[in-house]
Amino acid sequence: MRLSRYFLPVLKETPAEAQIASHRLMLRAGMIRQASAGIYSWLPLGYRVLKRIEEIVHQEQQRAGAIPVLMPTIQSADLWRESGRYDAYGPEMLRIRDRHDRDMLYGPTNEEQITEMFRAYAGSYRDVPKLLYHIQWKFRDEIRPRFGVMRGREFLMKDGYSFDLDRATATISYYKMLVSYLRTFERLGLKAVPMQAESGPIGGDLAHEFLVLAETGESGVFLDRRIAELTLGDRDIDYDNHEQLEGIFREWTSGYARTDDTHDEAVFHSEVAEGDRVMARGIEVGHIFYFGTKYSEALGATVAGPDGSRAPVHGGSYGIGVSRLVGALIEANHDDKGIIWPESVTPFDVGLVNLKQGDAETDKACEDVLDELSFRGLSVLYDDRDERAGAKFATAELIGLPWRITVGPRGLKAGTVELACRRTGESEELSAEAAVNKLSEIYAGL
RNA sequence: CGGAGCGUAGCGCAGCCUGGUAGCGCGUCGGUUUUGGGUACCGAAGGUCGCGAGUUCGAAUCUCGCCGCUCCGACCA
Repeated sequence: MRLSRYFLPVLKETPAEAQIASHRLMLRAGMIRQASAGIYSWLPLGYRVLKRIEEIVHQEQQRAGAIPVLMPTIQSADLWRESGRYDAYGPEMLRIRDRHDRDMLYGPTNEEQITEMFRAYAGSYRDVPKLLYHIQWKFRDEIRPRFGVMRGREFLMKDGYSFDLDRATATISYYKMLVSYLRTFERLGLKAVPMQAESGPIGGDLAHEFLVLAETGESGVFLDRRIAELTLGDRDIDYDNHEQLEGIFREWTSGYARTDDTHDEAVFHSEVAEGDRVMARGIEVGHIFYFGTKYSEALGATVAGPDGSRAPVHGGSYGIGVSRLVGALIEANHDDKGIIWPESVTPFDVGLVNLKQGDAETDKACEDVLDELSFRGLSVLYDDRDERAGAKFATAELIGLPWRITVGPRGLKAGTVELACRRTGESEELSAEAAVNKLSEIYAGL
């Protein structure tokens, strides 16, 4: 993509309303534009990141056996009356009325819809287990939206739902999702720790929130340092191997890790050695919980067992804040100059900077690099603007592409271009061919 | 919802107290400069001063109402 033809409205000055780094940087880098309180338009650059995150979430969900669907944003109030949540949900739910005076709502979540869908088609134990999910916009009329996309009223969420015959098999579904979340966040280049959450109506230990550690997080977190150091790495995961799943579950959830909602100072001190105690802040990016038969009973979603008797299915619900992740990623990856995207979600793989736009030789060299990178399947943002070098570098640093190739007449004389890494700030002079090869290898590894 | 503010050009702000019909910086556009880290020069465009009413000869400025937005608290992916 040529920058001169793109739509990248970067701001030199920081908009006054932005309080935290991710919000500031998203506005400055031309990723989002506020439409109204807590509601944002996604500009081209932001949209690309959102889509890449979404794609990774999709891949990891399906790898874990979850099946993608898409349910509408607008729902009928009837189902919610049936589950009893129409009144219970409160003013956070945006209620609307259609031309026939029917009560509708903009979905804050989809338990009712998915359960209705399941009950309509599923009849026997042979129809379970099932894991269905979608990635869809939600609306929750937050009292006070803030921090840009971190707490918007409209937000993009992956919400998945499991249907199982009993608690034992529902637990397996829960493990699958927990592992898939660990994989997802790891691929995103994020350190997200599952923390014991309020257990809700069922009790037990099957409720976890995933928190990204960041100073600007809204939750206080208390954890054993060793959990934050765990990693799946390139472990071979078999989602049909229940023992392996349970092992990973135990590995990540046995140690102390709680938010200030569930924190117990005495337990923290008795379970965690002083040197391992971490007290920090975190951003909630995921939430998984088992809720038993809460919705299946209310909505009559039952399946017949092998003996022919019908029983309500056991459900769980699994959320990932996709749009919030964009903010969380920036909170975790930025410096005073701008964003630093991990390779896995960067809006463009490589930035290409032409230091002497209009100089035939330099332009040609840039075009060649652009063609070659594109041929290798890499996305490139080519800064072909008629701008001073400083302005180009500043833009590149602000929008934070992980790699940058700089081409200028001085280097060309020596037959080299500059390849710079945004994260380390290091750069090297090498031939255009070598630079392209190197980038190609880096991205092939993802 | 309780508390505190703000709304003037795309962005950041001044002007308001003490009414006289709008200004600064950045950005944008045109031209010069041909640039190796936002840094040069010349010129230009761009504003219903959030909306409505009132007071006044006259309102960005004073009064009232409304709307929008932000910040601090209780809730959430």
